[in-house]
Amino acid sequence: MPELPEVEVTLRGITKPLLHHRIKKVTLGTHKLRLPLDPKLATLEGAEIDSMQRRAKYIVIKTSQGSVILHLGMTGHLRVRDDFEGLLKHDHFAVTTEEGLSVVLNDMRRFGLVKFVAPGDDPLEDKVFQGMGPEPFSEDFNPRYLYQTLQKRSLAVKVALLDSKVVVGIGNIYASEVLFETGIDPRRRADSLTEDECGKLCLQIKDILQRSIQKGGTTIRDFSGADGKPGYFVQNLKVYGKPGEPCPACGTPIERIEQGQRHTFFCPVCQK
DNA sequence: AGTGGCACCTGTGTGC
DNA sequence: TGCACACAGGTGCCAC
Repeated sequence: MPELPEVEVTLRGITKPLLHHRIKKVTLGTHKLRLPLDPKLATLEGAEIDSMQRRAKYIVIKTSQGSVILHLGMTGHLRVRDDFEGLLKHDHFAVTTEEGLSVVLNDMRRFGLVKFVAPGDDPLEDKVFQGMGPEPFSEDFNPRYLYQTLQKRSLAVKVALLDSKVVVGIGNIYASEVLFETGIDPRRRADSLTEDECGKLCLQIKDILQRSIQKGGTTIRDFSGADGKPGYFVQNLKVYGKPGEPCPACGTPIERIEQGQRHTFFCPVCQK
């Protein structure tokens, strides 16, 4: 479910009920996610939430008594509830404010992450963020940067786009989509792209992620924002998940191949 | 250092 | 209806 737009939409959905509110109760599940749940998360009870932001696909929540780093993994979602009475199946973590609203993390496959960062430590300096590339919407992610970075990489450009050292926030769906939009064959070596192609790719990445956020995120199966409403960007996908269907530009059947143990979708005629 | 392969999980859909 | 199997949006670690 969650690529960067989904995380951004989720963050916006949980900001109003949480930001500048005080945590009354923290509820922890018993299952291990990517890491075991840290019992110290319970020490956030009584804390006031000072700031909330996204870095890559992580949500970072700073409070007066420490910070939380959240990741949704493959199947995680955060929901706002006004009737929370305890964790249900696949729920792992919940915070309830003094106003009685709860934000609940549900993650079926448990690839997500909830990490406690001690008061005084900057969560953005956490190990999970070490070595990460630029945010796609930042000035640092520009045509020149992308060209210079890809020049040093010999793997397939589609696989390179998934590498968070190159740029954060591009998942398997958008990697296929941006390469289709820019007419670049996903099998080409990253270092074969011209400066001009990198420029188009850079702009297309910013554009497609922005448009997806505006649409409320991509729905593959059942993504929904914190309000439970589904995203609608799936209707705008052109090649992802459409093997054999006609290319929207030329009608040639969309091909599906495997790259780096992930599926890639592309038009063999339009993308060169 | 860069790359490819695999592991972490559960639910769903498909074909027999 | 039941069963086996393939497959899924992400990320980190491992050996080469």
